[in-house]
Amino acid sequence: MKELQEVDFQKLDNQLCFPLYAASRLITKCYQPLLKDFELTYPQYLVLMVLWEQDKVPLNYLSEKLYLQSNTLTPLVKRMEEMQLVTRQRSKEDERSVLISLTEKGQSLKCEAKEVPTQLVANFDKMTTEELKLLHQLLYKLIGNFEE
Amino acid sequence: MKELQEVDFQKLDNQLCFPLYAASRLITKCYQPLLKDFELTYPQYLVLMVLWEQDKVPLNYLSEKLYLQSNTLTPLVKRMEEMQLVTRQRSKEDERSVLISLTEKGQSLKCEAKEVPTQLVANFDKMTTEELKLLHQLLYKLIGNFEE
DNA sequence: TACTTTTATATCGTGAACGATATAATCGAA
DNA sequence: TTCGATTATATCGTTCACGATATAAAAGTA
Repeated sequence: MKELQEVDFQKLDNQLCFPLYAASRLITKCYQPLLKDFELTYPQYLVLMVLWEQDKVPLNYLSEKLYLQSNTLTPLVKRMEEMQLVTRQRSKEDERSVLISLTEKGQSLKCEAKEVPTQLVANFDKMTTEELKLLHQLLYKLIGNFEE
Repeated sequence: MKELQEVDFQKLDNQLCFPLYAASRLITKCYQPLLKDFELTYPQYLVLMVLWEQDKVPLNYLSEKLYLQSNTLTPLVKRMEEMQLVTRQRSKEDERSVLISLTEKGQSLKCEAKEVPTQLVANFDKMTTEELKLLHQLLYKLIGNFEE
């Protein structure tokens, strides 16, 4: 078995980052037909998932959860506001913060889109439950590596 | 231990796709300071890696290797042409194909950027070699799932 | 050969991502 | 209290990504 030090890292197949990048896009693409029924993009769906767990949060709460900055989230959330999924209001305690809240339409999507994750998992039928769990753990460990 | 069927998939932390998405972006961000020395973006670097292994290939070869379509690759490669990294020429055997070749500048980057991957791996210092190998394998298995 | 189909790129429009920077509110220290 | 530093968003510009569609060449077929 080759040691890590001997591997030619300039080969695409040996990169760790490339399969991450590819897998991420492939799975996002799998979400698309499922989310299309609700006129949602994947990042918009992520914002909803955060809000379904904790409603009425400042933008920087979304930022921390999703690892996205205001330059991405501000326009994204504004589009969701136009779609009547969320509302944005300045916090009275701290005028710098903008509180994002679910509208009724945004809340009702939680039930309506309930089957999306299970429908998605069907795509991983060639991987065992153990493998999926392990992958999940390793990815979170990797992410934790960057939160010093 | 919870069975997969019992997990609440509508919670962000239980999603497999989200850590993939997050990890991919986090690592791409790690590449950026390293690639900045060469004025490269990460997708441009990926194109170079493919060409370093096999030069003068049609666009659809890049497409297959990187899982990117012509609507992404055409403008991306054109920018690389403007940067004098590659040349584009219609194939004489098949006028539909565009052959992408490295310029001298593009070739010389292979040596100049040699240390980029090893510099990047330094960011994974909290993960063992075994874990990284395992992650690599699982990701390729996942990707393989989508190549029916 | 004439036609349909397939294949390889390209174009267009939209929505992320993100570096750099701006703006305004709050905090903190002298 | 005053003013510099920090914090929370927002704006701008560039580069992906990708669905939908267009175009032209090549391949297949009657």
